[in-house]
Amino acid sequence: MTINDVARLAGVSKKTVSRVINNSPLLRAETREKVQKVIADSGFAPDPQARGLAFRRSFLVGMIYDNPSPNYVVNMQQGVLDAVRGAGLELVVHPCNRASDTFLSDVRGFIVRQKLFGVVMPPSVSEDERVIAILKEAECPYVRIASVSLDEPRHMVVTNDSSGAAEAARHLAGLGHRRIAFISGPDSFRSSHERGRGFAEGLAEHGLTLDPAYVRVGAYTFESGVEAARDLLAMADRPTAIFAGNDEMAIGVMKAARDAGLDVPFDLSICGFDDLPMASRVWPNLTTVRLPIRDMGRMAAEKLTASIRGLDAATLTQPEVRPSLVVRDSTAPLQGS
Amino acid sequence: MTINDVARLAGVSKKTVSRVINNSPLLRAETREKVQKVIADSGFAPDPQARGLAFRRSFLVGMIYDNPSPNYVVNMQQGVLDAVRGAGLELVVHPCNRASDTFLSDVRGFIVRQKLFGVVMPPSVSEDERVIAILKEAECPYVRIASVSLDEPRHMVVTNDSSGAAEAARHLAGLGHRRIAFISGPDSFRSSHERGRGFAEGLAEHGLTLDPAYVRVGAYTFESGVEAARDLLAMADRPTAIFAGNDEMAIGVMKAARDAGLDVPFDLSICGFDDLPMASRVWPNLTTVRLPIRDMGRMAAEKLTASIRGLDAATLTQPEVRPSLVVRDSTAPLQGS
DNA sequence: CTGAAAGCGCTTACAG
DNA sequence: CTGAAAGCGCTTACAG
Repeated sequence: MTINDVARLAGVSKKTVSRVINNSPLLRAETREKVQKVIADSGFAPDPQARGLAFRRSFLVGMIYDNPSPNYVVNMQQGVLDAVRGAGLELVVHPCNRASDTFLSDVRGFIVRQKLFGVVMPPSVSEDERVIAILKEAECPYVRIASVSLDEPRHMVVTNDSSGAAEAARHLAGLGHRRIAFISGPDSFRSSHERGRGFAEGLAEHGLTLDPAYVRVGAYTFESGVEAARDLLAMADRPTAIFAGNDEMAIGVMKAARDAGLDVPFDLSICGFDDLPMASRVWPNLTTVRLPIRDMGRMAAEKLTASIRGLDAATLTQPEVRPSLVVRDSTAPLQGS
Repeated sequence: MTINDVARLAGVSKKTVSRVINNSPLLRAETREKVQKVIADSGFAPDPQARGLAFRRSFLVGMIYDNPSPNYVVNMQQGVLDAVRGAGLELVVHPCNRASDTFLSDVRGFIVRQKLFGVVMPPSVSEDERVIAILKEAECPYVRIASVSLDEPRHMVVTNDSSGAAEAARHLAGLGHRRIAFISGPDSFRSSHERGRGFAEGLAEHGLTLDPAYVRVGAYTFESGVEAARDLLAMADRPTAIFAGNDEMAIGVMKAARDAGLDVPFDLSICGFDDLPMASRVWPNLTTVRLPIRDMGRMAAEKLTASIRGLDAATLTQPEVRPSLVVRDSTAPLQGS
């Protein structure tokens, strides 16, 4: 079944069938219906490769990422697919290593060769201006997901990490904690700074300041969380609450607390960020800040598909990404003070 | 840069350039080198859409899956990518819901429309003969990953779940346990039966039998693990060791043990299956059986790319997938008996 | 509002 | 061992 067969069956030219496929407005309603009936009856579906060749643009959406968390990746893929399916597009995944020598040429090759319909990028790829330059040069549409705005609105989904971190701060301060520590993610991630900034702001609302003596820099990994927490818990005036920059590290803090003979949350309150599935499996269940990762992927992909759906990207109401605090069992009121 | 430009620069016909691209043997070495030099100098890369249109076959490998575990999915994607990159192919992901009314027509549409180069399927999609029928009808190459052989060798990567489960049984029996329980996965998964069968065989080697009174059927989820373990631990002669069909359920068993006031591993040994990252984060660290999921994905994709690499799929040495026991802190010798 | 011609960048089938 | 012609299934640019 090709466009020629449909044209013959409908008694029109293939160009007219093409117009139906592409929702051209310059078509008599009657003609359109006639062709649509033949398409529906025959089960015809246009060949994406042929369309792509003629359009000089494929029907593939690429997701380029270096995020190490499987949960994050799968959830975001699912979100992108939510938007992409039904739009007649497919999702091509492209994990990468920004530290590799061939990183940029790999990414360029992928983008240029596949003539991608569009690209979605979560941090930290979304924060790499060299990748953006390649996309611009290739005139490839793209959307960046990041904790702070880095580009024009049509290219951005902003996740407001700072507001989530502020909520965590209010929660801990509201429980009466005063010696509150923060374990930051690595310097190279914007989110590390955004979460730290928001956390400090939230504390400030309660008249507290984030004492640099109670700040450690981790690597967003379990092990770095363990190490940072060991250090903090060995202090003379050890913190009574710790906010970790992500759940991986927060669960490392739990291990360090257990090793130090501290009861969580009685002796130490712990709060994470991300709400991994693991957060509600560990004991005690982890209080954390949830980011709607699937929604973020969907929103990003919807910006890409707006043109197909006949929408002006500017017309899209800009839905806000709001992190939200999920209070579980790893945080409790300050004891005996 | 197109094939025409290369042909002009090399002073040959575009058909000759095409022969170089496709590794045709009927080419004078001299001609081949001349063309290859132009290709290397110009950075030319053939357009996959144009090639695909002419070949009537795309350069996309599809991964179709309904596995709910993000870790499993991401690891397997990574394995497929290990094989697919460098072969000039891309990975298109296609999660699906086998319970959906539109499941089969969705999958058929995906396969037929994209003219996939090949498809890789983990369980339980790999166990669905209706999907296989569609693939055969579309003459689409495919590889099935499953716990037991279901097809000709060139279509299979077999994971020998039973041998891993047998290892778990030997481990627990070797620690002196006699009242050993098994929490099975759902009936609809072949792996549930394979793991149960292997476990029983391993026990038999130690002169033990798997008592049906100590068997429960779960759903491969955390919650079902909690529930099954509650039931087992409430027995008059409660088991001293539990083998859970996967890690999710094993971690549910941990929760049930904690709720029942039992110390793991002193009062109860627990063993899982999968070795999720979570297994080495929970407390105590979980003893489990590891499946080399990334390798499984790579091996499956290599069967698909064998033709490109000029290999006969039959020639491929069939690497064995061997699950391996990872002993951690959730299992210990039987106490006081 | 509709169509005939040319073309997207490659390969197949046929020659020589 | 190499090439000229026709074609893969669509769309663009131009007419009318």
